[in-house]
Amino acid sequence: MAGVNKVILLGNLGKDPEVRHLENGRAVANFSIATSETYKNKQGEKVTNTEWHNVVLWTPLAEIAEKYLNKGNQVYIEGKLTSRSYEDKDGVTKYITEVVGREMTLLGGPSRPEGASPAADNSTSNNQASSDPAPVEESNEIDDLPF
Amino acid sequence: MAGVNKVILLGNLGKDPEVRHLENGRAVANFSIATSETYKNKQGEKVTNTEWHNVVLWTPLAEIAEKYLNKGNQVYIEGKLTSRSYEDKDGVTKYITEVVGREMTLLGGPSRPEGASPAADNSTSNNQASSDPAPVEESNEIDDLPF
Amino acid sequence: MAGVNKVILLGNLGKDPEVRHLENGRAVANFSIATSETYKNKQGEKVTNTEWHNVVLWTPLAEIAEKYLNKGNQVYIEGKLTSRSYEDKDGVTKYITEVVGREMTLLGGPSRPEGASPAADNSTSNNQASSDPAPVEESNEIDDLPF
Amino acid sequence: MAGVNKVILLGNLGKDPEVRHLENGRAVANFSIATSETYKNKQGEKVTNTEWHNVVLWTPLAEIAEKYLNKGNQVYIEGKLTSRSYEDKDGVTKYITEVVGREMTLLGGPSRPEGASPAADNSTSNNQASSDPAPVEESNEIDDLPF
DNA sequence: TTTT
DNA sequence: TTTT
Repeated sequence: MAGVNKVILLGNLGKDPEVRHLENGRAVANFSIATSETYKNKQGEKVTNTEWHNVVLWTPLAEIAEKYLNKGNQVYIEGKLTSRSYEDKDGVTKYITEVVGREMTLLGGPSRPEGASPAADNSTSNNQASSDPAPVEESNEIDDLPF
Repeated sequence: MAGVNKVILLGNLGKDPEVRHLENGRAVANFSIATSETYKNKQGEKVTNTEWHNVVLWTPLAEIAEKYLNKGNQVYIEGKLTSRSYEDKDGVTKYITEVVGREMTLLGGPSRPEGASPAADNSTSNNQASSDPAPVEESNEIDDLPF
Repeated sequence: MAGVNKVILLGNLGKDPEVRHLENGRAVANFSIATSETYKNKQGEKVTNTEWHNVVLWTPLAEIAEKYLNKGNQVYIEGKLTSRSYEDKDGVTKYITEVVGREMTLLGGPSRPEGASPAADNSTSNNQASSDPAPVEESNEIDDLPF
Repeated sequence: MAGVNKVILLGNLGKDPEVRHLENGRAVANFSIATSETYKNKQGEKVTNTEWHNVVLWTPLAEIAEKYLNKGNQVYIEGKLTSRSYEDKDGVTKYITEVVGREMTLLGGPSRPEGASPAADNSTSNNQASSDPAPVEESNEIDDLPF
Protein backbone atom coordinates (compact mmCIF):
# COMPACT_ATOMS: atom_id res chain seq x y z
CA MET A 1 0.00 0.00 0.00
CA ALA A 2 2.83 2.35 -0.72
CA GLY A 3 5.10 3.08 -3.54
CA VAL A 4 6.62 5.32 -6.10
CA ASN A 5 4.69 7.21 -8.74
CA LYS A 6 6.94 9.37 -10.82
CA VAL A 7 6.73 10.83 -14.30
CA ILE A 8 9.48 12.68 -16.11
CA LEU A 9 8.61 14.55 -19.27
CA LEU A 10 10.59 16.77 -21.56
CA GLY A 11 8.54 18.06 -24.44
CA ASN A 12 6.80 20.94 -26.16
CA LEU A 13 3.50 22.61 -25.39
CA GLY A 14 0.79 22.11 -27.97
CA LYS A 15 -1.02 25.29 -26.96
CA ASP A 16 -0.75 28.07 -24.46
CA PRO A 17 -1.61 26.93 -20.94
CA GLU A 18 -5.13 27.48 -19.68
CA VAL A 19 -4.94 28.96 -16.22
CA ARG A 20 -7.83 29.31 -13.80
CA HIS A 21 -7.62 31.33 -10.62
CA LEU A 22 -9.72 29.72 -7.94
CA GLU A 23 -11.68 31.51 -5.26
CA ASN A 24 -9.41 30.19 -2.56
CA GLY A 25 -6.48 32.01 -4.07
CA ARG A 26 -4.92 29.01 -5.71
CA ALA A 27 -4.39 28.70 -9.44
CA VAL A 28 -4.45 25.69 -11.77
CA ALA A 29 -2.79 25.46 -15.14
CA ASN A 30 -3.71 22.88 -17.73
CA PHE A 31 -1.83 22.19 -20.92
CA SER A 32 -0.59 19.30 -22.94
CA ILE A 33 2.91 18.57 -24.04
CA ALA A 34 4.19 16.36 -26.80
CA THR A 35 7.10 13.99 -26.49
CA SER A 36 8.36 12.42 -29.66
CA GLU A 37 10.71 9.60 -30.42
CA THR A 38 12.17 8.93 -33.80
CA TYR A 39 13.45 5.62 -35.02
CA LYS A 40 13.95 3.75 -38.25
CA ASN A 41 11.55 0.95 -39.06
CA LYS A 42 12.47 -2.27 -40.79
CA GLN A 43 12.18 -0.59 -44.15
CA GLY A 44 14.75 1.94 -43.04
CA GLU A 45 12.21 4.75 -43.02
CA LYS A 46 12.34 7.34 -40.29
CA VAL A 47 9.25 7.09 -38.13
CA THR A 48 8.17 9.62 -35.55
CA ASN A 49 5.97 8.58 -32.69
CA THR A 50 4.42 11.40 -30.70
CA GLU A 51 2.67 11.08 -27.37
CA TRP A 52 0.53 13.81 -25.84
CA HIS A 53 0.42 14.26 -22.09
CA ASN A 54 -2.09 16.21 -20.04
CA VAL A 55 -0.24 18.29 -17.50
CA VAL A 56 -1.75 19.95 -14.45
CA LEU A 57 0.09 22.48 -12.34
CA TRP A 58 -1.04 24.08 -9.10
CA THR A 59 0.11 27.21 -7.35
CA PRO A 60 2.85 28.35 -7.55
CA LEU A 61 3.83 26.43 -10.68
CA ALA A 62 0.56 27.44 -12.32
CA GLU A 63 1.44 31.14 -12.14
CA ILE A 64 4.89 30.47 -13.54
CA ALA A 65 3.34 28.55 -16.42
CA GLU A 66 0.93 31.43 -16.96
CA LYS A 67 3.74 33.93 -17.19
CA TYR A 68 6.46 32.06 -18.99
CA LEU A 69 5.04 29.09 -20.89
CA ASN A 70 3.64 29.43 -24.36
CA LYS A 71 2.62 27.21 -27.23
CA GLY A 72 5.64 25.47 -28.62
CA ASN A 73 7.87 26.06 -25.63
CA GLN A 74 9.99 23.23 -24.41
CA VAL A 75 9.69 22.29 -20.76
CA TYR A 76 10.89 19.67 -18.30
CA ILE A 77 8.23 18.41 -15.90
CA GLU A 78 8.55 16.00 -13.03
CA GLY A 79 5.37 14.87 -11.40
CA LYS A 80 3.04 12.00 -10.71
CA LEU A 81 0.41 10.11 -12.66
CA THR A 82 -3.18 10.63 -11.61
CA SER A 83 -6.47 9.54 -13.06
CA ARG A 84 -9.92 10.88 -12.39
CA SER A 85 -13.40 10.72 -13.80
CA TYR A 86 -15.70 13.59 -14.63
CA GLU A 87 -18.99 14.10 -16.40
CA ASP A 88 -18.82 15.74 -19.77
CA LYS A 89 -21.47 18.20 -20.96
CA ASP A 90 -23.74 15.31 -22.02
CA GLY A 91 -23.58 13.69 -18.62
CA VAL A 92 -21.31 10.91 -19.84
CA THR A 93 -18.66 9.77 -17.40
CA LYS A 94 -15.21 10.29 -18.84
CA TYR A 95 -11.84 9.23 -17.55
CA ILE A 96 -8.71 11.24 -17.87
CA THR A 97 -5.12 10.57 -16.90
CA GLU A 98 -3.00 13.56 -16.03
CA VAL A 99 0.49 14.35 -14.87
CA VAL A 100 0.44 16.60 -11.84
CA GLY A 101 3.71 18.46 -11.91
CA ARG A 102 5.77 19.08 -8.82
CA GLU A 103 8.94 20.37 -10.43
CA MET A 104 9.39 22.29 -13.66
CA THR A 105 12.31 23.60 -15.65
CA LEU A 106 11.70 26.01 -18.49
CA LEU A 107 13.84 25.21 -21.48
CA GLY A 108 12.68 27.71 -24.04
CA GLY A 109 11.62 26.38 -27.40
CA PRO A 110 11.03 27.23 -31.00
CA SER A 111 8.85 30.25 -30.45
CA ARG A 112 11.70 31.98 -28.77
CA PRO A 113 11.19 35.02 -26.65
CA GLU A 114 13.76 36.95 -28.68
CA GLY A 115 11.17 38.60 -30.85
CA ALA A 116 9.80 35.30 -32.06
CA SER A 117 6.35 36.16 -30.80
CA PRO A 118 3.93 37.09 -33.58
CA ALA A 119 3.31 40.46 -32.01
CA ALA A 120 6.04 42.67 -30.63
CA ASP A 121 7.81 41.14 -27.70
CA ASN A 122 10.58 43.03 -26.05
CA SER A 123 10.01 41.59 -22.61
CA THR A 124 13.27 41.32 -20.80
CA SER A 125 12.02 38.93 -18.18
CA ASN A 126 10.74 36.70 -20.90
CA ASN A 127 14.14 36.61 -22.51
CA GLN A 128 15.71 35.72 -19.25
CA ALA A 129 13.28 32.93 -18.71
CA SER A 130 14.37 31.06 -21.75
CA SER A 131 18.06 31.73 -21.61
CA ASP A 132 18.03 31.02 -17.90
CA PRO A 133 16.06 27.86 -17.37
CA ALA A 134 14.00 28.13 -14.24
CA PRO A 135 13.75 25.11 -12.00
CA VAL A 136 10.87 25.57 -9.65
CA GLU A 137 9.56 23.32 -6.94
CA GLU A 138 5.95 23.40 -5.95
CA SER A 139 6.94 24.25 -2.43
CA ASN A 140 8.71 27.43 -3.46
CA GLU A 141 7.13 30.79 -3.05
CA ILE A 142 6.25 32.29 -6.35
CA ASP A 143 8.62 35.16 -5.70
CA ASP A 144 11.43 32.67 -5.22
CA LEU A 145 11.83 32.54 -8.94
CA PRO A 146 15.49 32.35 -9.78
CA PHE A 147 15.17 34.96 -12.47
CA MET B 1 10.31 16.44 -32.22
CA ALA B 2 12.19 15.03 -29.37
CA GLY B 3 11.89 14.57 -25.73
CA VAL B 4 11.79 12.44 -22.66
CA ASN B 5 8.85 10.30 -21.67
CA LYS B 6 9.59 8.30 -18.59
CA VAL B 7 7.50 6.72 -15.88
CA ILE B 8 8.76 5.08 -12.73
CA LEU B 9 6.35 3.04 -10.67
CA LEU B 10 6.78 0.94 -7.60
CA GLY B 11 3.56 -0.63 -6.50
CA ASN B 12 1.47 -3.75 -6.09
CA LEU B 13 -0.54 -5.71 -8.62
CA GLY B 14 -4.30 -5.53 -8.22
CA LYS B 15 -4.81 -8.86 -9.97
CA ASP B 16 -2.83 -11.53 -11.71
CA PRO B 17 -1.52 -10.37 -15.08
CA GLU B 18 -3.52 -11.20 -18.18
CA VAL B 19 -1.15 -12.54 -20.78
CA ARG B 20 -1.97 -13.08 -24.44
CA HIS B 21 0.29 -14.97 -26.80
CA LEU B 22 0.07 -13.48 -30.25
CA GLU B 23 0.30 -15.35 -33.52
CA ASN B 24 3.59 -13.71 -34.36
CA GLY B 25 5.19 -15.27 -31.33
CA ARG B 26 5.15 -12.21 -29.17
CA ALA B 27 3.29 -11.98 -25.88
CA VAL B 28 1.57 -9.09 -24.16
CA ALA B 29 0.86 -8.81 -20.48
CA ASN B 30 -1.70 -6.43 -19.02
CA PHE B 31 -2.17 -5.65 -15.38
CA SER B 32 -2.68 -2.74 -13.09
CA ILE B 33 -0.62 -1.71 -10.15
CA ALA B 34 -1.48 0.53 -7.24
CA THR B 35 0.78 3.18 -5.83
CA SER B 36 -0.26 4.78 -2.59
CA GLU B 37 0.88 7.78 -0.68
CA THR B 38 -0.05 8.49 2.89
CA TYR B 39 -0.15 11.88 4.50
CA LYS B 40 -1.88 13.68 7.33
CA ASN B 41 -4.56 16.16 6.44
CA LYS B 42 -5.21 19.43 8.25
CA GLN B 43 -7.25 17.59 10.85
CA GLY B 44 -4.27 15.38 11.57
CA GLU B 45 -5.96 12.34 10.13
CA LYS B 46 -3.97 9.88 8.13
CA VAL B 47 -5.16 9.86 4.54
CA THR B 48 -4.19 7.33 1.91
CA ASN B 49 -4.35 8.24 -1.72
CA THR B 50 -4.11 5.34 -4.15
CA GLU B 51 -3.56 5.59 -7.87
CA TRP B 52 -4.05 2.71 -10.26
CA HIS B 53 -1.88 2.40 -13.33
CA ASN B 54 -2.43 0.28 -16.42
CA VAL B 55 0.76 -1.51 -17.27
CA VAL B 56 1.56 -3.20 -20.57
CA LEU B 57 4.53 -5.47 -21.09
CA TRP B 58 5.71 -7.05 -24.29
CA THR B 59 8.00 -9.99 -24.91
CA PRO B 60 10.19 -10.88 -23.06
CA LEU B 61 8.89 -8.97 -20.05
CA ALA B 62 5.41 -10.34 -20.66
CA GLU B 63 6.58 -13.92 -20.17
CA ILE B 64 8.40 -12.97 -17.00
CA ALA B 65 5.26 -11.32 -15.69
CA GLU B 66 3.32 -14.43 -16.61
CA LYS B 67 5.67 -16.66 -14.66
CA TYR B 68 6.56 -14.60 -11.65
CA LEU B 69 3.99 -11.85 -11.07
CA ASN B 70 0.84 -12.45 -9.11
CA LYS B 71 -1.88 -10.45 -7.50
CA GLY B 72 -0.48 -8.48 -4.62
CA ASN B 73 3.13 -8.74 -5.68
CA GLN B 74 5.24 -5.66 -5.47
CA VAL B 75 7.09 -4.62 -8.59
CA TYR B 76 9.24 -1.81 -9.92
CA ILE B 77 8.47 -0.73 -13.47
CA GLU B 78 10.19 1.81 -15.66
CA GLY B 79 8.53 2.67 -18.89
CA LYS B 80 6.82 5.30 -20.94
CA LEU B 81 3.38 6.88 -21.00
CA THR B 82 1.20 6.04 -23.98
CA SER B 83 -2.40 6.75 -24.84
CA ARG B 84 -4.59 5.10 -27.39
CA SER B 85 -8.23 4.85 -28.33
CA TYR B 86 -10.26 1.74 -28.98
CA GLU B 87 -13.89 0.80 -29.48
CA ASP B 88 -15.60 -0.96 -26.63
CA LYS B 89 -18.15 -3.72 -27.16
CA ASP B 90 -20.88 -1.12 -27.76
CA GLY B 91 -18.88 0.64 -30.45
CA VAL B 92 -18.10 3.59 -28.22
CA THR B 93 -14.67 5.10 -28.61
CA LYS B 94 -12.72 4.90 -25.39
CA TYR B 95 -9.38 6.36 -24.47
CA ILE B 96 -6.87 4.66 -22.26
CA THR B 97 -3.51 5.72 -20.92
CA GLU B 98 -1.02 2.97 -20.25
CA VAL B 99 2.53 2.58 -19.06
CA VAL B 100 4.53 0.44 -21.44
CA GLY B 101 7.27 -1.09 -19.35
CA ARG B 102 10.83 -1.40 -20.59
CA GLU B 103 12.50 -2.41 -17.37
CA MET B 104 11.12 -4.39 -14.46
CA THR B 105 12.36 -5.48 -11.08
CA LEU B 106 10.41 -8.03 -9.08
CA LEU B 107 10.26 -7.16 -5.43
CA GLY B 108 8.13 -9.88 -3.99
CA GLY B 109 5.06 -8.75 -2.14
CA PRO B 110 2.74 -9.71 0.63
CA SER B 111 3.29 -13.39 -0.01
CA ARG B 112 6.90 -13.18 1.06
CA PRO B 113 9.49 -15.71 0.03
CA GLU B 114 10.38 -16.71 3.61
CA GLY B 115 7.21 -18.71 3.93
CA ALA B 116 5.68 -15.74 5.66
CA SER B 117 2.45 -16.22 3.81
CA PRO B 118 -0.24 -17.20 6.32
CA ALA B 119 -1.75 -19.70 3.93
CA ALA B 120 0.16 -22.30 2.02
CA ASP B 121 2.61 -21.00 -0.50
CA ASN B 122 4.34 -23.70 -2.39
CA SER B 123 5.37 -21.71 -5.42
CA THR B 124 9.08 -22.22 -5.67
CA SER B 125 9.59 -19.93 -8.59
CA ASN B 126 7.72 -17.24 -6.78
CA ASN B 127 10.00 -17.57 -3.81
CA GLN B 128 13.03 -17.27 -5.96
CA ALA B 129 11.70 -14.29 -7.76
CA SER B 130 11.13 -12.31 -4.63
CA SER B 131 14.25 -13.25 -2.75
CA ASP B 132 16.38 -12.48 -5.77
CA PRO B 133 14.81 -9.45 -7.37
CA ALA B 134 15.07 -9.73 -11.10
CA PRO B 135 15.85 -6.63 -13.12
CA VAL B 136 15.05 -7.30 -16.70
CA GLU B 137 15.40 -5.12 -19.73
CA GLU B 138 13.13 -5.52 -22.66
CA SER B 139 16.09 -6.18 -24.88
CA ASN B 140 17.19 -9.20 -22.89
CA GLU B 141 16.50 -12.66 -24.06
CA ILE B 142 13.97 -14.39 -21.92
CA ASP B 143 16.55 -16.96 -20.92
CA ASP B 144 18.83 -14.19 -19.74
CA LEU B 145 16.93 -14.14 -16.50
CA PRO B 146 19.37 -13.60 -13.67
CA PHE B 147 17.79 -16.25 -11.51
CA MET C 1 22.09 28.20 -13.33
CA ALA C 2 19.38 25.64 -13.23
CA GLY C 3 18.86 22.06 -13.85
CA VAL C 4 17.87 18.63 -12.77
CA ASN C 5 19.95 16.42 -10.52
CA LYS C 6 18.17 13.20 -9.72
CA VAL C 7 19.29 9.76 -8.66
CA ILE C 8 17.08 6.72 -8.32
CA LEU C 9 18.49 3.68 -6.57
CA LEU C 10 16.98 0.38 -5.63
CA GLY C 11 19.44 -1.84 -3.87
CA ASN C 12 20.59 -3.53 -0.70
CA LEU C 13 22.48 -2.15 2.26
CA GLY C 14 26.01 -3.40 2.66
CA LYS C 15 26.01 -2.74 6.41
CA ASP C 16 23.79 -1.29 9.07
CA PRO C 17 23.46 2.48 8.74
CA GLU C 18 25.73 4.67 10.84
CA VAL C 19 23.65 7.37 12.42
CA ARG C 20 24.96 10.44 14.19
CA HIS C 21 22.79 12.74 16.24
CA LEU C 22 24.01 16.30 15.91
CA GLU C 23 23.93 18.94 18.60
CA ASN C 24 21.34 20.95 16.73
CA GLY C 25 18.88 18.12 16.97
CA ARG C 26 19.28 16.87 13.46
CA ALA C 27 20.47 13.39 12.61
CA VAL C 28 22.53 12.06 9.70
CA ALA C 29 22.60 8.52 8.47
CA ASN C 30 25.34 7.13 6.27
CA PHE C 31 25.30 3.78 4.56
CA SER C 32 26.07 2.27 1.22
CA ILE C 33 23.84 0.26 -1.01
CA ALA C 34 24.66 -2.10 -3.80
CA THR C 35 22.92 -2.21 -7.13
CA SER C 36 23.69 -5.11 -9.40
CA GLU C 37 23.03 -5.85 -13.00
CA THR C 38 23.42 -9.24 -14.55
CA TYR C 39 24.05 -9.95 -18.18
CA LYS C 40 25.61 -12.57 -20.37
CA ASN C 41 28.93 -11.79 -21.94
CA LYS C 42 30.02 -12.84 -25.40
CA GLN C 43 31.05 -16.24 -24.07
CA GLY C 44 27.54 -16.73 -22.78
CA GLU C 45 28.67 -16.56 -19.19
CA LYS C 46 26.53 -14.81 -16.66
CA VAL C 47 28.31 -11.72 -15.36
CA THR C 48 27.25 -9.66 -12.39
CA ASN C 49 28.31 -6.07 -12.13
CA THR C 50 27.80 -4.46 -8.74
CA GLU C 51 28.01 -0.78 -7.98
CA TRP C 52 28.23 0.63 -4.47
CA HIS C 53 26.64 3.97 -3.67
CA ASN C 54 27.23 6.17 -0.65
CA VAL C 55 23.90 7.32 0.70
CA VAL C 56 23.34 10.18 3.13
CA LEU C 57 20.05 10.83 4.85
CA TRP C 58 19.11 13.73 7.09
CA THR C 59 16.32 14.12 9.59
CA PRO C 60 13.69 12.71 9.46
CA LEU C 61 14.83 10.06 7.00
CA ALA C 62 17.91 9.42 9.12
CA GLU C 63 15.84 8.35 12.10
CA ILE C 64 13.74 6.08 9.94
CA ALA C 65 16.88 4.49 8.57
CA GLU C 66 18.14 4.07 12.12
CA LYS C 67 15.00 2.26 13.19
CA TYR C 68 14.11 0.21 10.18
CA LEU C 69 17.09 -0.29 7.91
CA ASN C 70 19.60 -3.05 8.46
CA LYS C 71 22.38 -4.72 6.60
CA GLY C 72 20.98 -6.56 3.63
CA ASN C 73 17.68 -4.74 3.52
CA GLN C 74 16.40 -3.65 0.18
CA VAL C 75 15.49 0.00 -0.17
CA TYR C 76 14.38 2.48 -2.82
CA ILE C 77 16.06 5.88 -2.61
CA GLU C 78 15.44 8.99 -4.64
CA GLY C 79 17.84 11.83 -4.16
CA LYS C 80 20.51 13.98 -5.70
CA LEU C 81 24.18 13.57 -6.50
CA THR C 82 26.60 15.60 -4.43
CA SER C 83 30.35 15.68 -4.17
CA ARG C 84 32.51 17.11 -1.44
CA SER C 85 36.07 17.04 -0.27
CA TYR C 86 37.36 16.34 3.21
CA GLU C 87 40.67 15.67 4.89
CA ASP C 88 41.34 12.14 6.01
CA LYS C 89 43.17 11.33 9.21
CA ASP C 90 46.53 11.86 7.47
CA GLY C 91 45.57 15.30 6.26
CA VAL C 92 45.15 14.15 2.70
CA THR C 93 42.33 15.76 0.76
CA LYS C 94 39.83 13.17 -0.37
CA TYR C 95 36.82 13.50 -2.63
CA ILE C 96 33.62 11.64 -2.15
CA THR C 97 30.44 11.49 -4.16
CA GLU C 98 27.25 10.80 -2.27
CA VAL C 99 23.56 10.47 -2.92
CA VAL C 100 21.58 12.65 -0.58
CA GLY C 101 18.20 11.00 -0.27
CA ARG C 102 14.98 12.95 -0.28
CA GLU C 103 12.54 10.10 -0.59
CA MET C 104 12.81 6.53 0.62
CA THR C 105 10.72 3.40 0.40
CA LEU C 106 11.56 0.42 2.55
CA LEU C 107 11.26 -2.82 0.67
CA GLY C 108 12.40 -5.38 3.15
CA GLY C 109 15.14 -7.70 2.02
CA PRO C 110 16.82 -10.94 2.86
CA SER C 111 17.79 -10.21 6.44
CA ARG C 112 14.43 -9.06 7.65
CA PRO C 113 14.42 -6.55 10.49
CA GLU C 114 12.37 -8.46 13.05
CA GLY C 115 14.72 -11.40 13.36
CA ALA C 116 13.29 -12.98 10.28
CA SER C 117 15.77 -15.77 10.03
CA PRO C 118 15.44 -18.06 7.08
CA ALA C 119 14.08 -20.59 9.50
CA ALA C 120 10.88 -20.01 11.40
CA ASP C 121 9.24 -16.73 10.74
CA ASN C 122 5.80 -16.11 12.02
CA SER C 123 6.29 -12.46 12.74
CA THR C 124 3.18 -10.53 11.96
CA SER C 125 4.90 -7.19 11.96
CA ASN C 126 7.38 -8.60 9.52
CA ASN C 127 4.61 -9.46 7.17
CA GLN C 128 3.28 -5.98 7.51
CA ALA C 129 6.62 -4.46 6.82
CA SER C 130 6.85 -6.13 3.49
CA SER C 131 3.25 -5.84 2.46
CA ASP C 132 3.15 -2.19 3.51
CA PRO C 133 6.38 -0.56 2.38
CA ALA C 134 7.00 2.83 3.82
CA PRO C 135 7.48 5.74 1.46
CA VAL C 136 8.77 8.72 3.33
CA GLU C 137 9.53 12.20 2.14
CA GLU C 138 12.12 14.29 3.86
CA SER C 139 9.47 16.83 4.70
CA ASN C 140 7.38 14.33 6.64
CA GLU C 141 7.36 14.23 10.37
CA ILE C 142 8.97 11.15 11.69
CA ASP C 143 5.73 10.05 13.29
CA ASP C 144 4.04 10.23 9.92
CA LEU C 145 5.29 6.77 9.22
CA PRO C 146 2.57 4.86 7.42
CA PHE C 147 3.14 1.75 9.47
CA MET D 1 21.62 -8.78 -5.89
CA ALA D 2 19.64 -6.73 -8.31
CA GLY D 3 18.31 -3.30 -8.53
CA VAL D 4 17.94 0.05 -10.14
CA ASN D 5 20.75 2.51 -10.75
CA LYS D 6 19.52 5.56 -12.58
CA VAL D 7 20.72 9.14 -12.84
CA ILE D 8 18.89 11.97 -14.56
CA LEU D 9 20.79 15.18 -15.17
CA LEU D 10 19.86 18.39 -16.93
CA GLY D 11 22.67 20.89 -16.88
CA ASN D 12 25.35 22.77 -18.75
CA LEU D 13 28.76 21.66 -19.95
CA GLY D 14 31.68 23.24 -18.20
CA LYS D 15 33.99 22.67 -21.14
CA ASP D 16 33.97 21.10 -24.55
CA PRO D 17 33.85 17.31 -24.39
CA GLU D 18 37.11 15.39 -24.63
CA VAL D 19 36.66 12.58 -27.08
CA ARG D 20 39.04 9.69 -27.58
CA HIS D 21 38.76 7.27 -30.47
CA LEU D 22 39.85 3.84 -29.38
CA GLU D 23 41.66 1.28 -31.47
CA ASN D 24 38.67 -1.02 -31.48
CA GLY D 25 36.60 1.59 -33.26
CA ARG D 26 34.70 2.75 -30.26
CA ALA D 27 34.82 6.30 -28.97
CA VAL D 28 34.56 7.70 -25.44
CA ALA D 29 33.54 11.21 -24.54
CA ASN D 30 34.27 12.78 -21.16
CA PHE D 31 32.90 16.04 -19.92
CA SER D 32 31.38 17.52 -16.83
CA ILE D 33 28.06 19.23 -16.47
CA ALA D 34 26.84 21.58 -13.81
CA THR D 35 23.42 21.42 -12.21
CA SER D 36 22.42 24.30 -10.03
CA GLU D 37 19.64 24.90 -7.60
CA THR D 38 18.71 28.27 -6.22
CA TYR D 39 16.92 28.91 -2.97
CA LYS D 40 16.58 31.59 -0.35
CA ASN D 41 18.33 31.04 2.93
CA LYS D 42 17.01 32.07 6.32
CA GLN D 43 18.33 35.57 5.79
CA GLY D 44 16.28 35.81 2.62
CA GLU D 45 19.39 35.86 0.45
CA LYS D 46 19.37 33.99 -2.81
CA VAL D 47 21.85 31.14 -2.67
CA THR D 48 23.02 29.07 -5.60
CA ASN D 49 24.32 25.59 -5.08
CA THR D 50 26.11 24.04 -8.03
CA GLU D 51 27.07 20.42 -8.41
CA TRP D 52 29.49 19.13 -11.01
CA HIS D 53 29.02 15.71 -12.56
CA ASN D 54 31.50 13.66 -14.53
CA VAL D 55 29.79 12.27 -17.58
CA VAL D 56 31.07 9.45 -19.77
CA LEU D 57 29.57 8.56 -23.10
CA TRP D 58 30.41 5.65 -25.36
CA THR D 59 29.76 5.08 -29.03
CA PRO D 60 27.46 6.24 -30.54
CA LEU D 61 26.64 8.92 -27.97
CA ALA D 62 30.31 9.91 -27.83
CA GLU D 63 30.35 10.88 -31.50
CA ILE D 64 27.18 12.89 -31.09
CA ALA D 65 28.71 14.71 -28.16
CA GLU D 66 31.80 15.34 -30.24
CA LYS D 67 29.79 16.89 -33.03
CA TYR D 68 27.08 18.78 -31.24
CA LEU D 69 28.04 19.46 -27.64
CA ASN D 70 30.12 22.45 -26.66
CA LYS D 71 31.07 24.31 -23.57
CA GLY D 72 28.03 25.95 -22.07
CA ASN D 73 25.48 23.84 -23.91
CA GLN D 74 22.55 22.53 -22.01
CA VAL D 75 21.93 18.80 -22.16
CA TYR D 76 19.69 16.14 -20.67
CA ILE D 77 21.44 12.91 -19.72
CA GLU D 78 20.04 9.69 -18.39
CA GLY D 79 22.49 7.10 -17.23
CA LYS D 80 23.88 5.14 -14.34
CA LEU D 81 26.25 5.85 -11.48
CA THR D 82 29.59 4.11 -11.62
CA SER D 83 32.73 4.36 -9.56
CA ARG D 84 36.20 3.21 -10.40
CA SER D 85 39.73 3.63 -9.18
CA TYR D 86 42.79 4.53 -11.17
CA GLU D 87 46.38 5.51 -10.52
CA ASP D 88 47.29 9.13 -11.09
CA LYS D 89 50.61 10.17 -12.53
CA ASP D 90 52.24 9.89 -9.09
CA GLY D 91 51.05 6.35 -8.63
CA VAL D 92 48.44 7.36 -6.08
CA THR D 93 45.18 5.45 -6.23
CA LYS D 94 42.29 7.78 -6.92
CA TYR D 95 38.58 7.13 -6.93
CA ILE D 96 36.17 8.73 -9.30
CA THR D 97 32.43 8.54 -9.63
CA GLU D 98 30.98 9.01 -13.08
CA VAL D 99 27.64 8.99 -14.81
CA VAL D 100 27.68 6.70 -17.81
CA GLY D 101 25.02 8.07 -20.13
CA ARG D 102 22.66 5.84 -22.04
CA GLU D 103 20.27 8.45 -23.34
CA MET D 104 20.90 12.06 -24.25
CA THR D 105 18.81 14.97 -25.42
CA LEU D 106 20.51 18.10 -26.69
CA LEU D 107 18.83 21.22 -25.45
CA GLY D 108 20.98 23.97 -26.83
CA GLY D 109 22.48 26.39 -24.40
CA PRO D 110 23.47 29.92 -23.77
CA SER D 111 24.57 30.59 -27.30
CA ARG D 112 21.03 30.33 -28.57
CA PRO D 113 20.30 29.46 -32.17
CA GLU D 114 18.38 32.62 -33.01
CA GLY D 115 21.48 34.76 -33.01
CA ALA D 116 20.79 35.68 -29.44
CA SER D 117 24.46 35.40 -28.66
CA PRO D 118 25.88 38.83 -27.91
CA ALA D 119 29.03 38.12 -29.85
CA ALA D 120 29.29 36.47 -33.21
CA ASP D 121 27.86 32.99 -33.45
CA ASN D 122 28.49 31.32 -36.72
CA SER D 123 28.28 27.72 -35.65
CA THR D 124 25.69 26.12 -37.86
CA SER D 125 25.77 22.74 -36.25
CA ASN D 126 25.37 24.33 -32.90
CA ASN D 127 22.29 26.12 -34.11
CA GLN D 128 20.77 22.95 -35.36
CA ALA D 129 21.57 21.08 -32.25
CA SER D 130 19.77 23.51 -30.04
CA SER D 131 16.76 24.19 -32.16
CA ASP D 132 16.20 20.52 -32.81
CA PRO D 133 16.73 18.64 -29.60
CA ALA D 134 18.14 15.26 -30.35
CA PRO D 135 17.15 12.30 -28.21
CA VAL D 136 19.54 9.50 -28.79
CA GLU D 137 19.74 6.09 -27.26
CA GLU D 138 23.01 4.29 -26.95
CA SER D 139 21.64 1.47 -29.03
CA ASN D 140 20.95 3.69 -32.01
CA GLU D 141 23.19 3.76 -34.99
CA ILE D 142 25.07 6.98 -35.25
CA ASP D 143 23.38 7.74 -38.54
CA ASP D 144 20.01 7.38 -36.89
CA LEU D 145 20.29 10.94 -35.74
CA PRO D 146 16.88 12.53 -35.95
CA PHE D 147 18.23 15.70 -37.53
C1' DT E 1 34.66 24.40 -15.56
C1' DT E 2 28.70 25.84 -16.88
C1' DT E 3 24.45 28.69 -16.60
C1' DT E 4 21.37 33.22 -14.92
C1' DT F 1 -2.21 20.67 -30.40
C1' DT F 2 4.05 20.76 -30.26
C1' DT F 3 8.74 20.08 -32.22
C1' DT F 4 12.53 18.76 -36.27
